[in-house]
Amino acid sequence: LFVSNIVIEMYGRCGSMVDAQEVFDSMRQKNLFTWALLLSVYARNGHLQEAKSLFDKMPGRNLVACTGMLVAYTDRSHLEEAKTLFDWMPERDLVCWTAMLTAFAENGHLQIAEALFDEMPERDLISWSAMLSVYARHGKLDKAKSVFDEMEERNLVSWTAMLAAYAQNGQVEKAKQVFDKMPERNLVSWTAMLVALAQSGQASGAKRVFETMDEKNLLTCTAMLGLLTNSGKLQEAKLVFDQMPELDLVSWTAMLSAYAQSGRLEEAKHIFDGMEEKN
RNA sequence: CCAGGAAAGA
Repeated sequence: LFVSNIVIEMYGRCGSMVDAQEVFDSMRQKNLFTWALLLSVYARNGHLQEAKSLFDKMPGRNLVACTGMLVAYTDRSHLEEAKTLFDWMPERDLVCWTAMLTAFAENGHLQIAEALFDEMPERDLISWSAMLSVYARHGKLDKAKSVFDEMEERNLVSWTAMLAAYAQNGQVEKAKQVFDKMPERNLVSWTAMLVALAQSGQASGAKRVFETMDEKNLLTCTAMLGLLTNSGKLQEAKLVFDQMPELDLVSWTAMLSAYAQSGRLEEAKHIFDGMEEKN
């Protein structure tokens, strides 16, 4: 049973919903983990309908299943349904409170998110970090900073959230200070720093950071790509683009619009035709 | 310990 559960999760991570469903169907015994896992597979891949019907069929709906469903709703911007589900839940814990908070914040309801944060019966490191990011996303840097200062413990994610807050709002110097003060850094923090430099036009600094990084992923490369296209360095951008380990909608679109905006329609068309997914 | 919430890219 445990092994099958792990296999379902594995397929889910690769986006192979059909395989995950197949394993699920072939299982003679299932536990709550099994159901919740398949639900999260559909939720993560944006298949709200499947998630919903699975949720309705579930033998027992616990907190985990409800929270998974709640997140599935918010990812597809069904805030009303998420809220209804939240209100209907017989029990709520930290995790679903935080999920609900994020849901409101992502749909532009800053005040409701704030109120939820105050109402929460308990808060942990994750809910504090969530609130920090909510303020950052709404451009409330001072509030984000005071949340950060009020936190009694911080980890890599909360430090990176603070760094990203400055990065997204064009405060390179502050971002640098945070970056230097952080006890540890990972790929995400490095990428956030890269974005801070790129956004303030410090191309050489950004390039240096990019070349220094020993680990890069799709997001890192897309950030670099954005810097190059924004400064009109199309050929360099194309080089990065061609060397990227994988491409997605965001990176394809970045390259496409770079060509489009500089009037290189044939190149743009070529990129467009090569896109594996379009929206 | 086999499941759910927070951080980076157009």
